[in-house]
Amino acid sequence: MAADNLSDFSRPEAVSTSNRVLGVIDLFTEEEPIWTTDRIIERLQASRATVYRYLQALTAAGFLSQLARGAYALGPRIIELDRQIRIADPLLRVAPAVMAAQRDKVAGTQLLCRYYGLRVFSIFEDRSDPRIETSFDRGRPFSLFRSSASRIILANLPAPHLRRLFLNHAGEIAAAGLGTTWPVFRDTLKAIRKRGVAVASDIDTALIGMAAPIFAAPEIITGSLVFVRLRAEVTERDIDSLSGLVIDSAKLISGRLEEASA
Amino acid sequence: MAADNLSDFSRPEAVSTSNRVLGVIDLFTEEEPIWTTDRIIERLQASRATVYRYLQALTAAGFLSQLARGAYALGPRIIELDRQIRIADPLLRVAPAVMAAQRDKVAGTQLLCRYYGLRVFSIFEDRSDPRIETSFDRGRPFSLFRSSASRIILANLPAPHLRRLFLNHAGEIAAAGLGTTWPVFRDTLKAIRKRGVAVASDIDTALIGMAAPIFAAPEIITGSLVFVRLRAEVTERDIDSLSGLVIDSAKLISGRLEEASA
DNA sequence: GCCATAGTCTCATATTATGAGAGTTATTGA
DNA sequence: TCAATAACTCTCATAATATGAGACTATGGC
Repeated sequence: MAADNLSDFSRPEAVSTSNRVLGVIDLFTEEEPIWTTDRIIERLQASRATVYRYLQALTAAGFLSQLARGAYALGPRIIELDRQIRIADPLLRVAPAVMAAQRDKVAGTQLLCRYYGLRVFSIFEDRSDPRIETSFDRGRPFSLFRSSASRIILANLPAPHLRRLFLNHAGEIAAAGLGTTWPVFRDTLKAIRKRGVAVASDIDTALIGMAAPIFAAPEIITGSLVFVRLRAEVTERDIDSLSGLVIDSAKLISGRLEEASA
Repeated sequence: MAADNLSDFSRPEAVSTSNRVLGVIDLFTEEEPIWTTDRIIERLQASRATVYRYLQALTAAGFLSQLARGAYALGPRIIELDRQIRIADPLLRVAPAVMAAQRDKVAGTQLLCRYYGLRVFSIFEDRSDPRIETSFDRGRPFSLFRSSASRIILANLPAPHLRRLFLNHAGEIAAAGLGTTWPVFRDTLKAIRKRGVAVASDIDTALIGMAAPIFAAPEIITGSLVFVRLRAEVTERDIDSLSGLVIDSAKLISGRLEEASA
């Protein structure tokens, strides 16, 4: 369940004990947030002593916390590190103010998304319509090939990068309706890039998202800004005007981001 | 900078490679959120190959993300794991609704805090007074001996646990004004426990916090609810009425928590 | 399309992680 | 308060693997 990185051909594992230790963290999912020592022993097929050593290391580092004897859950270090990411993230310094300023005009939910290797994450949300449950809350990962947020990012990735993606993920790309051949894929994305906005309803069909790209530097895509509305309540004209607004807002954020790093 | 756990006598390191790998994460602080490969090599005093192996393992697991060639920052897996903690945390399922319902009566900031070994973390915040900057945002760790949030938790810890804490942290305890001998420490906390609320201004002197305990099960302290107001704007009478309210709210949260696990 | 820099690979060796089982410490319930 | 019963840790010989040096390869910026 670990996040992929871009060089996604499996290579020989270099530091395998560390990988096993880090892998323990992957056991703790939404469905199974609590693990007992015995179940971990069973799952890892390792000896009791070894598993205790792993748990000791992870608990000492704060990645796990012991709820009771023999029961573990994810630990406080993760919450602390998430805070550090939030504090250090230049995107989170400039975007929320821009998003808050136009809350009334959007009259829906605004999402700020960030691009990470093969994934896109929502990292901030500004809501004004309480009926919209985006399922895009901070930390939820999305495929790079689905959702407006992802597609506008994809559309702005450099061409060699896209070619590699196409080679390694042709199935996913076809399933997402982005084309079954490289020229079609490339041209589909080119059109989205030209338009400057991606519009989609593919994650939640009751909603419609309009996403514009955010750049850390010219040509360097770093994330996207998305406006989300109830699909049944928007007209073609609304889509046009919101698209214009999301493009302008994303440009404003990009500008401030580039200023900040200058 | 790793979180301590309770058995805080340093024991021999069991899985030392893993500890070194996990230790790389500790390099990424608020002050230095970006590290280059070269600086990590220098810092770890390890060979280039080894550091690349560590970085590869951490990046593949998503704990680090590569910003550019040779430049790393904390990665998306942390944001994802924080979300999992939020989703799985029973306290976050029941408390926010209770807190929202009394927002107007509190007319300040409400903090939900959780107890983790030697630390207390704010895990949720409900603001109604924008002037109050609590510095208690989600993920900020606080000593178990400072702040009203921590003290009410401390006051409700089992006695053997407290005795161990006193033995290992006498200095910190004295510095926090909680007593220089075990009987004084014990009785100070007993008084707070009897009162049911801790009142303090020791983190930010312009603010005053009133904290009540939250129990996961009878006698099992798991966190605290804190009301924060501007100190200059509250009378003795306000403190009394807010203290009553925070005690009642925390009891309500505890009740729902115990129901949920029943 | 070149060149500098970043990153990877190989392999012999030193280091360390591992498991079995004995030993120790906590917790629970009477 | 005290057994009884887990839960956890330690020891040590051995198997496994992490490490560094340096040659090699890939990448991306111009």
